[in-house]
Amino acid sequence: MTKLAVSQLRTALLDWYDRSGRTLPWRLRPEDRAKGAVADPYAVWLSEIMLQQTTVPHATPYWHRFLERWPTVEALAEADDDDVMAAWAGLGYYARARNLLACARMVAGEMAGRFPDDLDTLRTLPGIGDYTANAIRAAAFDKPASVVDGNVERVLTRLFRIETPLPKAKPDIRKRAAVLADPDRPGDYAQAIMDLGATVCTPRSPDCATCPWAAHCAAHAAGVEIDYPRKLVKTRKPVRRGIAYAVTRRGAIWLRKRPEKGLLGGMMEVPSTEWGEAAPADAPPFAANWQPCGTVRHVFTHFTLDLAVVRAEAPEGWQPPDGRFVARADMDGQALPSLFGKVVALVAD
DNA sequence: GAGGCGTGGTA
DNA sequence: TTACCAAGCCT
Repeated sequence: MTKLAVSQLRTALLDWYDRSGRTLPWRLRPEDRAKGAVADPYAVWLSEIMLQQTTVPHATPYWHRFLERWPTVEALAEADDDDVMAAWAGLGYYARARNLLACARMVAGEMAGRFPDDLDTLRTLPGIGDYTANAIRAAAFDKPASVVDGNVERVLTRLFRIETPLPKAKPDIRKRAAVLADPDRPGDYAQAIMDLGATVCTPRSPDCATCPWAAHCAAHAAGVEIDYPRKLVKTRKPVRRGIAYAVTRRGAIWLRKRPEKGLLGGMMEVPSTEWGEAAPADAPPFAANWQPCGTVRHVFTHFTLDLAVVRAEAPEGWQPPDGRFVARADMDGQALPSLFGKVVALVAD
């Protein structure tokens, strides 16, 4: 790219962004930034972790609740693990919540409560990778950075009509993104290029008529926008099956904690058989007349789960080997993933 | 570096 | 229903 082309692209994008009026609660508006307002790195970091592979409408209420309950990184660092996991329940990718706490404790402890502003130090913190480090540097500190997320990948593979499929094209995309990034307005530029991907250069129906880069876009010139980015074809996800045993006692249900690592790590569960592609072998916690309640279908990233739910009232004197009985009214305070929320909902009172 | 890791919305 | 998608990180 020539210097002139880079300059034209930056100007067109930032003009579009300044006029767009789009605001997100964790972002500084350009006019406020121009007036000297500064961002709260804690609030920015929190938003970036929550937004990893998560839509803005889904993450937004969680962000407000977390900020109200734990207003500072010190407050979050002192929180109980179980409270944080319960507050994260329903947001998915639960390793993010465990890393969130670990990161908060590192920042509150050895970093004296201040988030670092250099990429190398940011990258050492748990849950912060290449994208998030650059996003924090740009949004929280307004320092030169180059954010490359799914939006930017889509915009740039179309702009330059990059034929290499993802993820192989990432190094090339990163180089081009770094050339384009505006060192004079890093925070606004980062927000602008992501907004462009989120609102104009969308996957299925890009609105090229309003795009500030349409005149420069190689894919648009050929009318093949939605063919980019190129991607490797994915394999079909398998179906796994299991049986969940809902043990009730006077309306309460037996819940226990899952192992800290792996799928739904550290979250609560209704006990079940193993989940496999073969029909599950029945393995109830005690002999009883188990009543079928129906089947829950739940889709994970790499497999679909069909979980048959059966229910029995616990015999007098029977005690769960781990976990405890939780009343329906107390389910909201539990770290209960959506899957088991569906299971509990199937178990009639 | 390829696969594990949630959830809810949309076509 | 099925497939794909959403501001990725970690191992």
